[in-house]
Amino acid sequence: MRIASFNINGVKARLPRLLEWLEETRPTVACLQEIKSQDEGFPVEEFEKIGYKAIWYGQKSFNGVAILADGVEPVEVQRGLPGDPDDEQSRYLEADVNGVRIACIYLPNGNPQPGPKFDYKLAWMARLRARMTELWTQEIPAIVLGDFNVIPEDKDVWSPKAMASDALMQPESRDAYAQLLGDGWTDAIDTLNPRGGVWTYWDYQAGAWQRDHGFRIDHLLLSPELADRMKATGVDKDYRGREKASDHAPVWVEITG
DNA sequence: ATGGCTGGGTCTCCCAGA
Repeated sequence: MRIASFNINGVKARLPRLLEWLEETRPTVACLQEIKSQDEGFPVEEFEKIGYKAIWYGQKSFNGVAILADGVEPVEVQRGLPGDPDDEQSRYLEADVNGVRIACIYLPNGNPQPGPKFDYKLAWMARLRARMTELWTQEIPAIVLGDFNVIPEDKDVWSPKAMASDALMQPESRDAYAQLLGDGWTDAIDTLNPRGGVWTYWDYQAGAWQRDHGFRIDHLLLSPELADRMKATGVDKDYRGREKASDHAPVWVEITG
């Protein structure tokens, strides 16, 4: 099965591009971030027409996540990241599909830093680690995937110098991400591309796509039960170059079974 | 040089993104 993630930057503005990607690459599971849609505006019928069932957790204007599955309804397990009852941002959705636990995340950007948005990012990452520890102890095949908004290492960015002050690559952000790997989660793309140089995001501005000024912030973290089944991983890079593209490209991992 | 695009909503400007 193929499990994919795509920060689409607006599900309505991106719908033709999204449907095209689903039909052309046919992922078994597709996690979406930044749907930028309220629950009642989510175009579920368009996905059902091409054979995908979906659950989604929307919000007005910003954020919003969804899980699509080919031919089966995702069984929702958790809506919203536990640990802060005052957190109203739609950034976390968890479901079971074909015996695999899928956690779709849109981790806070954190800019500008320092400041309250960066504090929120770090607090969110601490809550994420707690949730992932819960998944770990259940010993189920699990994958936590989505837009982590963290550049893990210097090899994951076109210019560490240009991005030095960005929240995406502050030591605190990197340490929090490294803790997840230290806990035993497998970064699929990094494991199969250890020398780096793989990008998943290119800014709309300053000709970043044309100059290949990108970085890697969309990640796939596998539990040991799934890491043992990993066959291949990739970035559907060419979708970034099409008309009305998202600023992210889809990422995916292929596992046996 | 702190700009440069893009989507959504309060809608010809502002906010947020990364």
